[in-house]
Amino acid sequence: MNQPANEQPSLLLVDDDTTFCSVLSRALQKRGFAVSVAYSVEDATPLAQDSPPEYAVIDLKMGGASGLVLIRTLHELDPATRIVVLTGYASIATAVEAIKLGATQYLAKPANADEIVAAFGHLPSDALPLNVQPPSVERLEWEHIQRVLNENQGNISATARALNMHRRTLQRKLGKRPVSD
Amino acid sequence: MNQPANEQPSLLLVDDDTTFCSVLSRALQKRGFAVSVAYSVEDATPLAQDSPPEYAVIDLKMGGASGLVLIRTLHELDPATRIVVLTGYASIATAVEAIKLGATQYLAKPANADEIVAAFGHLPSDALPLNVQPPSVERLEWEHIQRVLNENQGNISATARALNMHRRTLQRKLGKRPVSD
DNA sequence: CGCCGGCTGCGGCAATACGTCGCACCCCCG
DNA sequence: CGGGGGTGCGACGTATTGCCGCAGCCGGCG
Repeated sequence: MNQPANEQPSLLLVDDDTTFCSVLSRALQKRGFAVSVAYSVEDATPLAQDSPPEYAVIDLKMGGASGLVLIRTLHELDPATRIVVLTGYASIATAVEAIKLGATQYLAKPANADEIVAAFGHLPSDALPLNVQPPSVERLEWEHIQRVLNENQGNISATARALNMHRRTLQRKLGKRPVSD
Repeated sequence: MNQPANEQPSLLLVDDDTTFCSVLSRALQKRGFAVSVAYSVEDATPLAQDSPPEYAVIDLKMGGASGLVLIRTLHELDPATRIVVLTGYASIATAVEAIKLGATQYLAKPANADEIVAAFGHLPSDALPLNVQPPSVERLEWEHIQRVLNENQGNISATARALNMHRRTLQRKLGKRPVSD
């Protein structure tokens, strides 16, 4: 809204979750970025080579190649690119790798657009509306459970195993809350 | 390992847990390192300035200054120093910080000497352990807490408020978990 | 067809974690 | 010096888990 349309910084968003992409992409556009989207490393690579973006948001776990190799590519194309890694499968090992490969930040989903922009280090345009309530642990847990449940096609037993929690407990949690914080 | 015996590489070990130090120190010596030990950042700094070590193993959470500042110091003294960070309170946030400050690897305790030595040799590779296991809810919670705690400069009361949880509960969680998943 | 293995919902019970309050101690600031 | 805020920790009643077992339902397979 207060950004000269011709001066928007370019941003490459790569995630295989299309709905997540469209939501985030819109949010980032509203914050003054010229967003291009790719749904896989393979799609993103030519885009990046064509015109290296100034910013990038990359999901790690995607069908096809891992986002890690894309980090390297982007970083080699332009070391000044600010790369935020975003993943639902956060782990210390991949975080370490990502940073060593040149990522600027490593965030665990769910992360909202403000957090991502903040991770870039600064807002390109308007003064940042610092800052919101961090989500409560309950909320976070709920989001996470939903994501994993989804990945397991709604299979509660499998989800419980993956989450290393008891099936009974999962059931109770699921039954109890449509919590909205 | 493939080092001339008369020219053992120097290694600085910093951890405030003295028994842990002595055990690890012995193990590292057996593997061919000339180990010097410090029990705090304050003690380690002059040692490092005196003769910058080729390798370093640093605990993050120590009484006194955080190991993070020591990473910076060591890295500035000699960017070639290979620094492994070792902590019982591992979190993604601190891992990211550590790597950005120049650490070579970041390991969660418990880690044995072999893992540590292996970490020295670890190159920034894109040979990735694509990880297919969602973090447990506990892990997630831990990460989240660490992040918010960090945002509040370690202020436990403020963090508890932000997380909408009781200070007492937060204390207990912080005290109890070296969760390693 | 019966049988087996896996998923689901649920009751119950003991173990554990949590919320809450209180107290002591620190440090900083007016 | 008093007050406000932070920290650590014990205690105790209550809520939440972990973990059993049971019954029902589905889908594959000999």
